[in-house]
Amino acid sequence: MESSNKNTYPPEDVKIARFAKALGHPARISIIKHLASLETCRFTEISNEFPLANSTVSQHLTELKKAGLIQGSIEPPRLQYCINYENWKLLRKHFREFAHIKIVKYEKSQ
Amino acid sequence: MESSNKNTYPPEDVKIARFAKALGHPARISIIKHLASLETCRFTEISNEFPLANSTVSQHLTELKKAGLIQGSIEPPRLQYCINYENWKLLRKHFREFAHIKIVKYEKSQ
DNA sequence: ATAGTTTTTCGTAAATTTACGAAAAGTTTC
DNA sequence: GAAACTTTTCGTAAATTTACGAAAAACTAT
Repeated sequence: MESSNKNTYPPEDVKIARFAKALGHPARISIIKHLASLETCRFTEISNEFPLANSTVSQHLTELKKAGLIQGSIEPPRLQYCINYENWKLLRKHFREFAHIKIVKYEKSQ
Repeated sequence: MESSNKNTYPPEDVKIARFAKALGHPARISIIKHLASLETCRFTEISNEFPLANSTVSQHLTELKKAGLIQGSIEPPRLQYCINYENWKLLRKHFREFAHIKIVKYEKSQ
């Protein structure tokens, strides 16, 4: 039952999935939203917003960093997290394209 | 491990995260795209496209179903998967809103 | 430099995800 | 209604995720 010539996923799909996965936890959605609203982008300002251990927040931030959605330190040595705008725009583009695929046949409602 | 307090996050964020999580695997992105292109939406047509065991594809479909992005059987007893268009539009709306949040301070480039 | 504060890493545990093949259940065709 | 085919469920294993607290590392201020 294996399709012999398709051994990997299209790079585009991998990219979309990577972004989506990074956003696949409510804490990370909230973190992004909160981070986006801040001038200073400091860890504590983010962490204090959530009923999670600092280490857990840090873990979520690492996850977002791995996906390229945020990054550290605009002005070292000041530690600051910020949205990576280039990648944010990329995410926007990918998601928009994906969300607007032509659907040949669909269910109108449940 | 889910957070012990389910009400921790804004419902909106939970919804976005749920959609995002469902799309957080390249197989599921590919499956959605492929499914969207089909007239018939039958399992085998989807499954044959991927180098995965049928049971694994079935699992991914269940995942997408759980998130409400697809559903089975428009015309029983014919087994058919189809995009759930209502929820697809909802996803589109949520993602669009989220992707366009105002970012107070961000990094111009890496 | 030293003390105090902030942030990350480490160690660990439970839950979840991903994958497979085999078996069961459900459909279709003869 | 049997046989053939399609799809889901089950059992299982490995990998990953999520969470926490404690310890370490990195900063800031004195």
